[in-house]
Amino acid sequence: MAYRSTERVKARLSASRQRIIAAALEIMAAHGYAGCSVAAVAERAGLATGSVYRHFPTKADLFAEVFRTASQREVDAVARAAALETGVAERVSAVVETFSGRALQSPRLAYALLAEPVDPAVDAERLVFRRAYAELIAGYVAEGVASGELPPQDPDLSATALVGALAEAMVGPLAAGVAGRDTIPGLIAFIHRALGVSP
Amino acid sequence: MAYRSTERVKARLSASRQRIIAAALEIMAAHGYAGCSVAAVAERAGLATGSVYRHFPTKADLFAEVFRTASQREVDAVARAAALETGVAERVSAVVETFSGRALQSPRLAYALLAEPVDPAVDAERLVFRRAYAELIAGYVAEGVASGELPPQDPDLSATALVGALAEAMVGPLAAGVAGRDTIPGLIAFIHRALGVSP
DNA sequence: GCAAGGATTGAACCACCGTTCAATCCTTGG
DNA sequence: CCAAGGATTGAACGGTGGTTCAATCCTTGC
Repeated sequence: MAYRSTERVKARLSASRQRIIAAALEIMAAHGYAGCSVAAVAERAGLATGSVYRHFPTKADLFAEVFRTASQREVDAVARAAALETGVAERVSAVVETFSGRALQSPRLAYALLAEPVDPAVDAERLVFRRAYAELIAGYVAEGVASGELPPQDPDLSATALVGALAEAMVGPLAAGVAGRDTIPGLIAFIHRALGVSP
Repeated sequence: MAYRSTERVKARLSASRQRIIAAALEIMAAHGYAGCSVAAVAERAGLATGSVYRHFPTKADLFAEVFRTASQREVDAVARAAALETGVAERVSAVVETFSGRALQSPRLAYALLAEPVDPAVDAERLVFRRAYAELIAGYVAEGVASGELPPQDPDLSATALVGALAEAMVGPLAAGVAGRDTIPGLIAFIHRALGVSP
């Protein structure tokens, strides 16, 4: 046994894996999921098509991880922005602004993550994405209900509906590439009313 | 020229076309879009695969029409239910109840119409579907704003967000096959608050 | 430098499914 | 009953793109 995987090799493998994910993300941001053939991802990552399969058993597995990574990044950014605020109203405003601001910054990626047709296996990951948002928001809503800032309500249902409203309202602007001047403020007002933020 | 298409033939052709659409709908309701190969649709409609192409140039065209038909039926049902009511609050309640009631009645079909991964060309038809709901609802909202029943707001934005909230809140229950006892009332309360229905 | 064995390559493979088309069947007017 | 020509059939085609694998390259420990 003259060959035993060493640290250096492990590091290189790990780097390859990361490069694959990064390449997939870049292609998604440029050409959407539709442009993400395994061959294209491999080429951009600087390795052969077959090598991708050393790291991921199937394309769906690869993109499940890509979606997970990208989603986590988005949710984290939103959570970070919301954490800077105090009070439900302000936090929710931060959520909407951060979410829509980032989406409009990379509309192709946002579309891919939110709505583009993908493999069912990858689609499942999308549910996780939306669920993560919903859970984040449900926490704020629950706090608001507890503090009396909001009227009694099911925080999870409200959060889920809120995520749906947010996503749906962004689909049009994402397709157009820009949002109207009043879209974001209008959406915030809608959502504040929906949660029962007192005026 | 001994052969000239006669009424009887035209009727038979038209009947075939209808059978194809009906077969596609039935398969969608049973196995989702994923189960809808052209061969399967043809078999259920009682004709050969190739004959489908006498009626529709491509599969995408066929399913665009299938989606259009099914969507129209749904929107009509919702509009009919809403028309029986007076006042925005009641109409919106009817919308939510009818929409979710029908969706839960045929969850597989509802999932296909709302969220299942499909060809981009068919996906476009889905946008039309959601747009139709939004426009219906925007009309009620505009009336409500005009009559003073609702506070000032962009009816189209509110309606779009409302449709998103409704669809998102239904995805979970659709996957589960049933909605919790409080889901529909909770959703109606959320939406009433969002529109600014006075309590 | 060498043998062992994992990593890498990329062209070939293959499954799936939408689509086509030559053969056949049916309908029509005479 | 016949000929013309559209309708129907369903097996075969073909394009796409995910997946595989025999050949080759590298890395490791001695």
